Amino acid sequence: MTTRRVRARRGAGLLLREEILRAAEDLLAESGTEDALTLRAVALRAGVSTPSVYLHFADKEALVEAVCLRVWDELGRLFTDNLGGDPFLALGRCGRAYARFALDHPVQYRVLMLRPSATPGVPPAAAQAFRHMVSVVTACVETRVLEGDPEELALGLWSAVHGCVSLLIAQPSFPWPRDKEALIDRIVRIAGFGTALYSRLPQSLPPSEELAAGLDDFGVRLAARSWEA
Amino acid sequence: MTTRRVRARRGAGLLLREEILRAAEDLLAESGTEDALTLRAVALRAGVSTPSVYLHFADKEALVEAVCLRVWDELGRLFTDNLGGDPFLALGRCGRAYARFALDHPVQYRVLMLRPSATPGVPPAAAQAFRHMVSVVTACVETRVLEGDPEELALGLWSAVHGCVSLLIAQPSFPWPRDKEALIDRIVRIAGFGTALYSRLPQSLPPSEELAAGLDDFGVRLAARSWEA
DNA sequence: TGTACATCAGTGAACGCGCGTTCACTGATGTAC
DNA sequence: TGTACATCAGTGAACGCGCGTTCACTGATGTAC
Repeated sequence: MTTRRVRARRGAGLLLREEILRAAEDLLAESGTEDALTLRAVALRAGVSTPSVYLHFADKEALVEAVCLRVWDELGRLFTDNLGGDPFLALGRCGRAYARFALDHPVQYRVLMLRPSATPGVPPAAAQAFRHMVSVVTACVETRVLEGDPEELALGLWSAVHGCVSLLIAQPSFPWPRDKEALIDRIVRIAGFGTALYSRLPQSLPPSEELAAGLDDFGVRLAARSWEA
Repeated sequence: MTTRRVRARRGAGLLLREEILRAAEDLLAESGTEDALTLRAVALRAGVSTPSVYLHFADKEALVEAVCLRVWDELGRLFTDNLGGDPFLALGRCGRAYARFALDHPVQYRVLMLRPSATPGVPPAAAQAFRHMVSVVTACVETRVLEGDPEELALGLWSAVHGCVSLLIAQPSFPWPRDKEALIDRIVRIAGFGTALYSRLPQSLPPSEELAAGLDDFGVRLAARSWEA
């Protein structure tokens, strides 16, 4: 991996850009921390001298941003792939896809979502993902399964999934259950059902025991009929 | 703040330790980023030479850890203050206290919860907080408002609150609603009610429209009676 | 009460390191005539 | 077809910086006699 790269043909300068990005991605994936992303390490990995990186990126920040943005494009695709059909089910699929995406690219996720934002404003990739989320939530509001301001609802749902994956990424030593896929699935559902239930609750609530009895009753009535998934 | 500190009396060496910790805390709070926590900056702030820090802390990591642990003791107190009474209500109070704590100490929260853990294993402060959380959840299971393994349930609830506050901290540019207190309150409730509802749901679920109608009905029946908070 | 001495809080100067970045250059590739 | 020249991908060496850390030291404070 440290072999000297052969020089690109005239006009084929973009090749190096690609190779630098690939080297940076590999470094992140292997080391598991953004601290490993130094210009020297990236250049060495790409088989090129350190200053060569400046031929394609203004500075280090630009390189880091490019690495992250690129992987976030995948998320956009994941979202659009999961639209369609019953919007409440689509919402669940999007949540699970988001979580899988984060766990597949933990370092990039951390850099974009958990770092103090270097550039002010929402990361464009995250903003676009959020717009997707809002549109699915809007569809849920239209079918009346959710109630309220779609943007606010989406923030809550996003928080739930983000909370789970960011804890999984940053605190791998927590007493996590074996099956992380199942954990995520549960959290996505809890957030979805909780959001749906919450807007229906009256202002003043019964004490725990009566609330529990009411929920029991609700579950039993639902279960009395059979549905297809 | 840069004035030279007067030297401590014999045997009063711990005074400096206190002042160093205070200086470090102030630096974090003012700068908003852990990058500002350099040994030089801390020493300057404490009115002392840089090597003096080594009189009380083995190395930089030990200093950072001490700064964080100290503020996390507060959280332990917050939790115990909020126990008692209806456990489901206590659970909500703990969630809100946790969120407030995180937002009051954003940098320390980030260092302990969002950083790749330097020392392997769960941060002891977080572990203790988690044990508190599990005990409240256990009480909820005993009163039957929640069902399932308390540790797993607690992880989910923790995720929800953590997700909200970590997003608030790391992404202040998101389109957050004005009233963050209200947002947190909503998320805590959604997580709590969602967790309670989830365990009651049958395996196969109705399509969104019928689920919505069922939830409407449930809300109406609850509202038909009046409760005190 | 006075003095020599041990203790200990704290210092000044320096070390080595890895980092991002700069700058003058090289040499293969293509182009004009 | 040959040659002078412009272009451009990429290099080597070095710069300055701030960092954590080390080490030999200083000088006020307390103690023993």
